Amino acid sequence: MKIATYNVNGVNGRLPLLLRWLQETQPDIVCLQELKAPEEKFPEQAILDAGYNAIWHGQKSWNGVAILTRGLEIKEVRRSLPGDPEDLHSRYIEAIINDMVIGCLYLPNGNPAPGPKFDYKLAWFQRLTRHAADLLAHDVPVILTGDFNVMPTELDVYKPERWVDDALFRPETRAAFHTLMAQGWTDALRKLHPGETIYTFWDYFRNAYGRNAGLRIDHFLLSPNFNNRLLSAGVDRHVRGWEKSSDHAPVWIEVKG
DNA sequence: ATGTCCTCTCTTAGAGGA
Repeated sequence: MKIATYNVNGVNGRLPLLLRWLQETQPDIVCLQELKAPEEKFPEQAILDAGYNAIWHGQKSWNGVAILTRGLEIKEVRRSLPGDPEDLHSRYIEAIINDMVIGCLYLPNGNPAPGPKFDYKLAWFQRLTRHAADLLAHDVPVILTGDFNVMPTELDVYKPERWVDDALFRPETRAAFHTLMAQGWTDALRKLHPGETIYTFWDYFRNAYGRNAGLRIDHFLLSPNFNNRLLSAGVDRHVRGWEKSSDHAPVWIEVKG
């Protein structure tokens, strides 16, 4: 079974490219982030025509997350992270699919840091970490995936010294990621490709893709009861080179069952 | 500081976010 995550940066503006990638790689489950579309403007019919069921949580202009499956039943569990009823950003959606919990997330960017946006990022991270602990308390396999807006280590940044003051790489952010991982989660791509340079995002600025000035910020976290089922993992980096691409590339894993 | 691209509006230019 192939599971993918893709920050599309606008699901409608990116629709032809999204459909092309779905057709080309045919993942069984897809988590999307940054729909940048309100609930009623999600391109449901085009997704259905491409052979996918979907649930989504939209929002005007910003954020927005969705989960797609190729024929698998989707049982929605929640469409927000617990812990702050005042937080109205569409950044989390969770479903049970094929006896797995799939959490699709778009963690706040947090820039500029320090500041209220960075505070929001860290608070959101804390809520995610609490919820993640709750998920681990059950017996079911869990995948947390999406745009974490964190480079976990220096290996995940083309030029670490340039990013130390950025919200995606500040010590507080990396510490928050580390705290989450200490619950026992496996970073699937890093587990299968230790020491390898892997990027999932290249800025639109300054020909970042052409220079391979990338970041690894889209992740797959697997619960401990998942480990022996992980078969392979990778980045469809060529998609970033397509015309009118998102600034992210799709990331995927293959698991047994 | 800048670069680019997306979406929305007090809309065809500029703001905000990333």
